[in-house]
Amino acid sequence: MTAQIKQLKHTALYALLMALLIFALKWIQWKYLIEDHSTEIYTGLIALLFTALGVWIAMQLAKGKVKTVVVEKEVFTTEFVQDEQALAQLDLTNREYEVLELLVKGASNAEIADRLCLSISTIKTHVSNLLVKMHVKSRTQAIEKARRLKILP
Amino acid sequence: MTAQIKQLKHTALYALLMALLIFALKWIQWKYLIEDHSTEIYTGLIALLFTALGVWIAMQLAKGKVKTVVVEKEVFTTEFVQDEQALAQLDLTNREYEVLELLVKGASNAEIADRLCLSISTIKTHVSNLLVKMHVKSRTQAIEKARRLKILP
DNA sequence: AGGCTTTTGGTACTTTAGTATGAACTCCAG
DNA sequence: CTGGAGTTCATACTAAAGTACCAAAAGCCT
Repeated sequence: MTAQIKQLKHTALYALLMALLIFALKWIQWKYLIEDHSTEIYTGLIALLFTALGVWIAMQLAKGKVKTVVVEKEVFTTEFVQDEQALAQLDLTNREYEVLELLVKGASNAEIADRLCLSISTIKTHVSNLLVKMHVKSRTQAIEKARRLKILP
Repeated sequence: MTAQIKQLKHTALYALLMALLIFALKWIQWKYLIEDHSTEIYTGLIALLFTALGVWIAMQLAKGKVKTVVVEKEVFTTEFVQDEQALAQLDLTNREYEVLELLVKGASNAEIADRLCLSISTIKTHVSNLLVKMHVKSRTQAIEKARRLKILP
């Protein structure tokens, strides 16, 4: 709201200024431009004046401009750094994550069932949901994706 | 982006306003002055043109003078160095190594067969031999071992 | 040429993985 | 206290993976 009023004020100011300028030029023309060669001088003055006006306008508009540049810095590490953002985007439940951990280590459904003290049926359910959430079609693809997205080492 | 569009809008607004003003003056002149009116059009065009020029010049000058905020984003990566000794100890044949490469990428037997232009039977043979040589019992374990031994990334 | 490994492919079979569906139970926020 | 999400498990099925065994063709070494 206040910004719009401010804008209007500015616009009015510019309009007034421009009008004054044109009238001034008009006056100059009226007084000195009866001679033939004075047209070039007039044109030159107009050009100079309005170039200056353009510069001034642009400068006013350019005030307070900030440019943001994002630079990716590669950091080499020996240890694994988990991409928690990528992990959160998968929206896995606790159990699904536990299953994924063992899955990536190369465990079979039976082995996962043993280690988590669950039935193979349950593991199959978790793995199936896991594959859907990760948009893959097999456990090997899930492993590849988990490592590529830096979710697990 | 949106700031540039905003600026463009402003510039266009000013230009329009100026044009209107000039035409208003023109109308006044038309009515009350007996002057040659072609000069006025010429003047108006010159004014517009050089205002635009001024804006352009100012914009060129403003380049590099704009505040630049650099945001660094750290990307953690571990560079892969193949353990050729471990690879040699496995004593894989060329084909077996090719199959392993695709295996680690999460490809199924059918996909490997397609990419290497071989039958699934052949891939099964290679994979089976691979599992024996790597002393593992499934492809997922083979993937885990290949990465742990730094044979493949 | 004969013996060796590699590569390719097949059949037949077992095991594991993955899908679909349903159901029971817990837990927690509205 | 009720509805939704999460966890658990089962059955039945299809698809894929893996094993075992065999065999032909190609390439290589001496």
